[in-house]
Amino acid sequence: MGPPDRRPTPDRTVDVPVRNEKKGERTRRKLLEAAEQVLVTYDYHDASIAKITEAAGVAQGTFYLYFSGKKDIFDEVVAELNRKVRHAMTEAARGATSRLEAERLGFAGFFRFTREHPALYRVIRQAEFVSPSALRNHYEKIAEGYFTPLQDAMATGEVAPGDPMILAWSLMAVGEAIGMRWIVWDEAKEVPPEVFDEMMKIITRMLGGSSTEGTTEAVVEQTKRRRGEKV
Amino acid sequence: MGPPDRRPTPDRTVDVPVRNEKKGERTRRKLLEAAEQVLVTYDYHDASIAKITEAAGVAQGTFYLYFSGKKDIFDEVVAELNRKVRHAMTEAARGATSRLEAERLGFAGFFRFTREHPALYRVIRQAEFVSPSALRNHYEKIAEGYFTPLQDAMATGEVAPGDPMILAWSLMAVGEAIGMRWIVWDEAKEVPPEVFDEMMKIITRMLGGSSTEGTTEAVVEQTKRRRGEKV
Amino acid sequence: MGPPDRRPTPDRTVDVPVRNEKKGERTRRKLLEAAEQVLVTYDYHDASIAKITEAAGVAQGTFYLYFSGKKDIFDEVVAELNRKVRHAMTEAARGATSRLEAERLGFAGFFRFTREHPALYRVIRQAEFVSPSALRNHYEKIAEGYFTPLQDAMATGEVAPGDPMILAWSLMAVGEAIGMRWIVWDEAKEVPPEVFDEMMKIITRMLGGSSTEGTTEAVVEQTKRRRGEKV
Amino acid sequence: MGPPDRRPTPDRTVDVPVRNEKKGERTRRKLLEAAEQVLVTYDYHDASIAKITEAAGVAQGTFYLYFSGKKDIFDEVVAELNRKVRHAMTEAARGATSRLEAERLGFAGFFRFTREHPALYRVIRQAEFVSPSALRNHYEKIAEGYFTPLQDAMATGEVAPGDPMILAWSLMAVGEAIGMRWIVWDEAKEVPPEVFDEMMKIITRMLGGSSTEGTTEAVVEQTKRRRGEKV
DNA sequence: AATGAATGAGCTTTCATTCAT
DNA sequence: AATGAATGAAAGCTCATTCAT
Repeated sequence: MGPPDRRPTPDRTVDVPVRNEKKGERTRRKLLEAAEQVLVTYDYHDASIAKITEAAGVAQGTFYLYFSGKKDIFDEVVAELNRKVRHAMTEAARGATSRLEAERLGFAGFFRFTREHPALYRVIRQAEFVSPSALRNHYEKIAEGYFTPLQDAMATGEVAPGDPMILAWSLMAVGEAIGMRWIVWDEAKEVPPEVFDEMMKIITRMLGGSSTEGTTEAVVEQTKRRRGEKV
Repeated sequence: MGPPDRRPTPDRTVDVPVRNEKKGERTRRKLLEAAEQVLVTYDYHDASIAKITEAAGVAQGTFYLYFSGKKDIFDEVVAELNRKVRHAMTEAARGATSRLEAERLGFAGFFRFTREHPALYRVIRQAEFVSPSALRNHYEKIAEGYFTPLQDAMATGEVAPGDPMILAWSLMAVGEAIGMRWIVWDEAKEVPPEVFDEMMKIITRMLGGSSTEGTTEAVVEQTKRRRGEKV
Repeated sequence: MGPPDRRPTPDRTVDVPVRNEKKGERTRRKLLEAAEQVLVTYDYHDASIAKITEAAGVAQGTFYLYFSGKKDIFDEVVAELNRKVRHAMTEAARGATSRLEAERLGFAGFFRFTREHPALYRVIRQAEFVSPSALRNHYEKIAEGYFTPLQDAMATGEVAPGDPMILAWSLMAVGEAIGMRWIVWDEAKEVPPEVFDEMMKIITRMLGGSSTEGTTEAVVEQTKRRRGEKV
Repeated sequence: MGPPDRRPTPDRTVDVPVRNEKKGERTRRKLLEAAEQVLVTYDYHDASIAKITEAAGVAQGTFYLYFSGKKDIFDEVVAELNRKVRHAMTEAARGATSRLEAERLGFAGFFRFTREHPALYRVIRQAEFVSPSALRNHYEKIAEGYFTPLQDAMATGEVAPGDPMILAWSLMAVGEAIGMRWIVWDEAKEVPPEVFDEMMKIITRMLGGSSTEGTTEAVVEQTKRRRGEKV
C-alpha cells in the first residue's frame, strides 16, 4: 500500500546533539525524527519499526525503551505535526487587521505548510484509521483555535452572527479540500492565484460580515494590489 | 443518471443467481459483494483475501481468476460505493424547485447515507492511502455532478457568479466535515437540527444568490414550517 | 535452556507416504513427527517452529495450516507419547498369571520404554509447565489403567484391600522415581537387576496380598529362576 | 541439621540490612530474595532478569556483578528451597518414637510445606529442565536424609531388611505423587484424611517391619485417636 | 472454472547480556 | 559498587500470492 518505492529509505538521520540533552533523550528524539521521516515515505503499515530504527541508527530493541509500540510513536508524531500546523497558521495570521485578512493569511499559511509538507499532510489524515483519538484531537484543536476569534468577530458585526464552531468547521473543511485538490493532487507549489481568489470570495461570503472592508470586491482589490496588479 | 442497482446492500452474501448470468460472472459478483461486506468491518489491511474468499464461499485461488490482487478489488468496491453515494444524493435532490432547496435536500441525503453506512464512509476515506486514484475519482465525480447545476444557477442569478468547480469543492467539503463531526464522531442518527440549520445558513451565504427565496431568513422559515414549528 | 547442542538438528524427516493418505494429511503427519523429533533434543522453549518446519521439510507458514500454535502441536505430541507408553506397559504385562507378575512385567516394560525414549520421558514431564491439562491427562490415564486390575485383585485377596486409586498412584510413583534415578540419570540401558529386585520386594509389600505366590521370597525366587541363577 | 534460617519467607523484598553484612553481600542477598519471589509467580522463562532486578530495586547491570547468568541464580534459589523443604520435614518428624511415626509426621510436614508453597513446589520440578544438576542434588539430598534412619530401623527390625536407598526413593516418590495429585492439582489445603490414612497403610506395608507398633491397624488406631474418633 | 496446499518474506516484540560512565 | 542505555538475535505468527491438480 502507499507508494513504497518512490524514494529510497533514508539511511540515517543526522544526529545533531541538542544542548543539555541527556543520552536517553537524544535517542528518543532521534527515533521521533526518524519516524516522522519514514512516515513521509511510507504509510502506517509499511512504516515498520525496522525502518524507523534503521533510519534512527539504533538497534530495534532500543525502540521499545522509549515507545510502547508503533501506535505510540505514531500518536506522538501526529501530535507534533498538529503543533506545527497550528503554529504555521497562527504565525501567518499574526498582524492581520481584520478577521477576513486573518483568514486570508491563515489560509495562505496553511497552504504553504501543505506545500512544504505534502506527505505529512497524508500522515495526519491517516490517523483516522490508525488512531482515531489522535485525529479527533487534531481537528478539534484547530477548530478551537478558530472559536474565540470568530466569536469576537461576530460580536463586532465583522462576521455574521451564528454558531462559531460550525463556521469554524466549515472554514477548516474548505481549506483542507482546496489544499488537497490544488496542492497535494497537483503536486503544485501553491494554490493557483485565481483559485485562491475565487476561494476567498466564497470565504468572504461565508463570514457574511457587514463592514465594507469585508466585501468580495474589496478583498479582491486588496489582493490584486498586493500582487502589484492593476485594479 | 438512471436508477441503477436499486437492490439494498445485502447483509450477507446470499448467492441469488442473476438471470442470464454465466457462472464466471456470478463468482465475480459474489467476490465483489463479499469484499464490500468484509470492508465494512475490517480496514484494508485487516480485510484479508482469506476473509473475502471465505465470505464468498470460494477457494482462495479462485480470487485471482477474477482480480489481479487486493488493490484491484478494493478499487472496484470504491467505485461501487461512489455510485451509491451519488445516487443517494441525486435521488434526494430530485424535485427541488430551487438550487438552494436542491442543496438542502442533497445534504440531507448525504447525511442519511452517512448515517446508514458509517463504515462505508470509512472505506471511502481509506482509499486515500490504498488507492489514491480511486479516491480522486470519487471526489471528482461528485464535484462534476455539481458543476452543471451550479453553472446554470449562476446564469439565472440564483447563485453568485464565479467558478462553479471551486464552489462545488467547497460545498462538498463542508458537507463532509459536518457529517464526520456530527454523525460519524458522535455516532448519531442524524446531524442535530440546529447544526443543520446553522450549516444551511452558511451554505446559503456561500451560494450568495440574489433572489429572495435564497436568503438565510427565507430558508430558516421554510425549514421551520416543514417541522411544524411556528415562524 | 536444555542441552541445545548435544546433537545437531536433524535435517529432514524421511517422508514415507502412507497408503491412502492425502497430501494434507501427510504434511500434518510430517510435522507431528518432526515435532516429536525436535522435542527429543530441545525443550519446549527451544523447540522453535522454525526448527520443526525445517525438520519436516516444509515452510514455516505451512505449520499454521495444521496447528494453531506451538502449544497445540505440543499437546498432540504428548497425547501420542501417552498412547505409546501405555501401550508398552499393557503389552508387556500381557499373559501374566498373577497381579504381581503383571506388575513385574509392567514395570519392566515401562523401564524398557524409558530406556528407549529417554528424551521423550523428559517431554512428558515438561508438560507440567507447558500444558498442565496434558500432564494431568497423562497421569490420570495411566492411573485409570491400573484401577480395574487392582480392584479385581483386591477382590480375590491377591492384593490387600484398600482404595485402588491411591495404590495405583503409589505404584506409578515408585516406577517413575526408580526409572528416573537408575535409567535417565545414569543413562543406563536398564535398571540394575539388584535394584529391580529390591524394588520388586517393596512393590510386593505394597500390594500386600495374602497368597503364597505374592510373598517377597517367592517373587525373588521366581525371578532368579528366570535368570538362571540358583535359588 | 541445625535450625538454619528461621525467618519466614518474605512476602516482599524488604531490605533489612543484616548485621555485619557488607554492602555487596546485601545486594546479593536482595537479588536472591527477589529471584525467589519472582519465581513464585513466573516460570523460568518468564522470570526475566528485568523482573528480578526491578523487584530487588537495583539496576539490570548490577545483576551480573553477583551472578554469572540466569541459570546461576536459579541454581542458588533451588538450593535454598531444598534446604527449606528438608528442614520442614526434619522438624516435623522430630520427637517421633518410631520410624513409622517419623514417616507419618514427615509426610505430614512435607504436605504442609507443599500446601504453603504450591508455587515453590513447581520451581523445584522445573529444575529438571533448567538445571538438571540442581534437580539431582535436590532429590539426592532428600534421599540421603532418609538413608541413616532407615538403615538404623532395619537393624532393629522396625523396618524390613533391604537396600535403604531404594526404599528411600520409593517413599519419597509416593509422597511427591500424593502431594501433587491431592494438594497441587486439587488446590487443596491438605491431603484428605482418608487419602492420608490409605497412603499410610501403603507406607506401613512398604516399611514392612515386624513390631506391633508398625502394623497397619495400630497406625490407623493411633490416627483416629488423635482425631478424637472412637476406635 | 475451480481448488486449496504451500510458500516465505516480513512483521512486532522480548530479553539475556554488555559496557561506557 | 553501581548504573542503565544499548544491543541484536531470535521468537511466533500472518498473509498476499502461486501453482499443480
